[in-house]
Amino acid sequence: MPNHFTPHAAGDLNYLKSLNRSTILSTVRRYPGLSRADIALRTGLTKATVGSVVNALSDSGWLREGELHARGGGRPGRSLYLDGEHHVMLGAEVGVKGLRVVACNLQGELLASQRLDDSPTTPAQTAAVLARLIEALRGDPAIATRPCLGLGVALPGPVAPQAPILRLAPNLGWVDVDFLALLRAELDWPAGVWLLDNEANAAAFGEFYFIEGAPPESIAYLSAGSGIGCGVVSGEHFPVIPRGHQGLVGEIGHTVLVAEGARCHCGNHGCAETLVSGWMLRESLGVEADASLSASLLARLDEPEVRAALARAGRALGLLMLNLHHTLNPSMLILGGSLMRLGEPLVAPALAYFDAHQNDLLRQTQRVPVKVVEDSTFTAARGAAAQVMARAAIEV
Amino acid sequence: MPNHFTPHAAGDLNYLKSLNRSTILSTVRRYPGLSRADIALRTGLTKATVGSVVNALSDSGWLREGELHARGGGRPGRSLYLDGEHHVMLGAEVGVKGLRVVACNLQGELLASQRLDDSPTTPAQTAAVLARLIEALRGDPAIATRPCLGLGVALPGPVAPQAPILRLAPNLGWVDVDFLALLRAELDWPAGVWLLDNEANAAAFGEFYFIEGAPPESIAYLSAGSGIGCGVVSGEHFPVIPRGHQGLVGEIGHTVLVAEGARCHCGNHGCAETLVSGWMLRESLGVEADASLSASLLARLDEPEVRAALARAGRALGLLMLNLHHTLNPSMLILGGSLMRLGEPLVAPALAYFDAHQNDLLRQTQRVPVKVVEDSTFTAARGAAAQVMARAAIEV
DNA sequence: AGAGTTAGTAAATAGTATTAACTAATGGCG
DNA sequence: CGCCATTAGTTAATACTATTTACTAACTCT
Repeated sequence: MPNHFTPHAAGDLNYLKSLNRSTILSTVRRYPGLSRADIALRTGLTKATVGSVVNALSDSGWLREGELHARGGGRPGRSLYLDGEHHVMLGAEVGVKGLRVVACNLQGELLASQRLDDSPTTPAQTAAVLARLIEALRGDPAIATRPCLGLGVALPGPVAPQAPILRLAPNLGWVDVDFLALLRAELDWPAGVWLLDNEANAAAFGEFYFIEGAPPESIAYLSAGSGIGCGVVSGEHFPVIPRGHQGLVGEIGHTVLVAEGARCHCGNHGCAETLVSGWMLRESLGVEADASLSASLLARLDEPEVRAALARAGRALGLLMLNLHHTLNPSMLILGGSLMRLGEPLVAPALAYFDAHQNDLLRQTQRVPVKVVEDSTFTAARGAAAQVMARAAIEV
Repeated sequence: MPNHFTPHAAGDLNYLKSLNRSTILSTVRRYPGLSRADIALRTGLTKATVGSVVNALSDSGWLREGELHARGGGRPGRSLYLDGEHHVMLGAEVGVKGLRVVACNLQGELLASQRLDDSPTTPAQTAAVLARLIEALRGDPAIATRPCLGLGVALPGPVAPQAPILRLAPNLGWVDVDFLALLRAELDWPAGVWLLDNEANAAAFGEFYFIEGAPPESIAYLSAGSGIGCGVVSGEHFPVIPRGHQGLVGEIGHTVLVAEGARCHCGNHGCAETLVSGWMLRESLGVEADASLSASLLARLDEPEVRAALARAGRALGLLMLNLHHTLNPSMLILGGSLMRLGEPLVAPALAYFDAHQNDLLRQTQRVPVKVVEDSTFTAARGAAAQVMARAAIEV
């Protein structure tokens, strides 16, 4: 079933070709420096197939050949790498506290970026401002001359799985917005792939996509900012984000942790966000609405009240991490989002709680690794760019 | 990445053939009575391809041709159906309270079944007893002459995603059991596909696989018995069960609903199973360990204490259902497991709680349908058989 | 320098779905 | 009744895929 996330539904020889091309490209992404022969061994394709596909990908600027490397006797193989000098992908994030735009090469390296720390207003105005940022980025001499694979946009709310439309962004007050259409109206642009996704999903995708070597079975990116979201990704060569019926997979901020607990802005009571989230800390600690939360709180870390509040929130975060393991069961957990800037006072209690409450099932196996991303300013935007690359690799 | 759930990893022409054959088979399963031309239209394959594949499937006993049906002018098409008269699949369930074995035809109809209501003891003894049941079933004249596609076994605990091995069945006291190997030792059998899976996953798969017409995007089967488990399935033609790193996707019985709550047998505190589960009701209401829980309680429904306990458990179940929607977000929810026999005193509070606590995001869209399976005696076994069929359809 | 080994390419081959042309079967209409 | 238009299904030719096989290229070791 083709939709805007998974373009085609199999069947003909084109599909097979595309599948193999994409597999080969992905093998080089995961294992840079492999030779044609190595790729053939790894993918199960024959030398001949790999050779012809690799040569075509070299010609079109996706791969470049590197140095020779001999292994034992015999003719040395020629190392292959993703070509970081040709194509670029653009990624953008509309966050509660500002706009971010990045340009990446095929290796996931940031070539240029733009940011604007004003809170977005209406969808249309935001699209106009974002379009100017994107144009500024495209004007950058480092990327102006390069062919662009497309643009991915990350938004702070669930996106409909059937159409690229934002359903609801509670922290922006947006409902059912066709943001790509608004952007298209502002950007007169030939362009290839246009994608829209949830911020946590995009971030998760990017973190997973550019992992070198054999990736974990799956990762969950827990995004703690104004709200709490979570994106899951799995699939070595073709990373997939489970989305569910309404795109709510990973909306763990609104799982209920306290039956009949404090009222949440979602209309329910006792949600995780009432225990840990930017807006909850803002309300309970009395930070002015337009001030940067993390900056304000970082300045007040010597107040016992603040430290206690962060520790409480941290323990709730640890509990969320535990529940995540029994429902989505990722093999790696990444903590990101603006709250991570608060550092140890929030993170240490979370990790401690997580460690202390492993049950027998989890204790039986190796502890799931947790990675903390302190500065996730461009993580979601870069992830959106990664999604563009993944799509383009299939369609090319 | 091939593993014991997803056999092959794409690449060659065989794969393409297998993919299309399986797609066509699945189209007939979802939409019985279509003609070759209808299938071509639906799948995007050409008439020629569909024709040759359908004829091959007819020859091998997977499809049968039915009546002609004219639509407007022109030559009438010949209806196609899965052939219920040839192949059979076997499915088995090892439950806390007994063994179940079924034989199904390709349409998911139960041709024969066997049950034994003794609690299993050791893995080896259980395998021996189960083997006798299976042999008895194979001896049944209704199925003895038919070709058998294989055997699927459902167990009450998580199964390792990389190998068909049971990790842990707390309610049986089993750890790291290679149950298929034990069975193979008891059953001298040529046989095709052998599969092992978690009980909730198997049940979910079966419920989803045999849905006629366009299926929901995904379903979650919430299995409430001695413990609480949940299986998720999605994918119209190729249903997939997300499993996660350790096969714990859907282990929602051990999500924590009460921080620092009552001690759970998993080693943690405040798990969902401490609020709703067979073993918790058994303990709190003082039912003897070897008596049938539902029977004992059904006889005591006039006691206010029992009704109150069931209502409390029901509300916890409703809360679990809500949290499920914000993490796995299925488009349909099926309630099954032995506790469902308790009926309205448990189910009504659950549904009421679920209805009353929908948040804005869920309220925005159509209410997710909930289906209650009162008698799920053979649901998991039949689901295991369905998994055999799905696998065989790819491999044939 | 030559044998042995591995990398990569080229031409021939087998297998896939598609295309285009055909036959088959029905309803509608004169 | 007979003809035509229409749709279903089959067949043979075609285009494209990956594989097989045979080859050339390039290096190490002796």
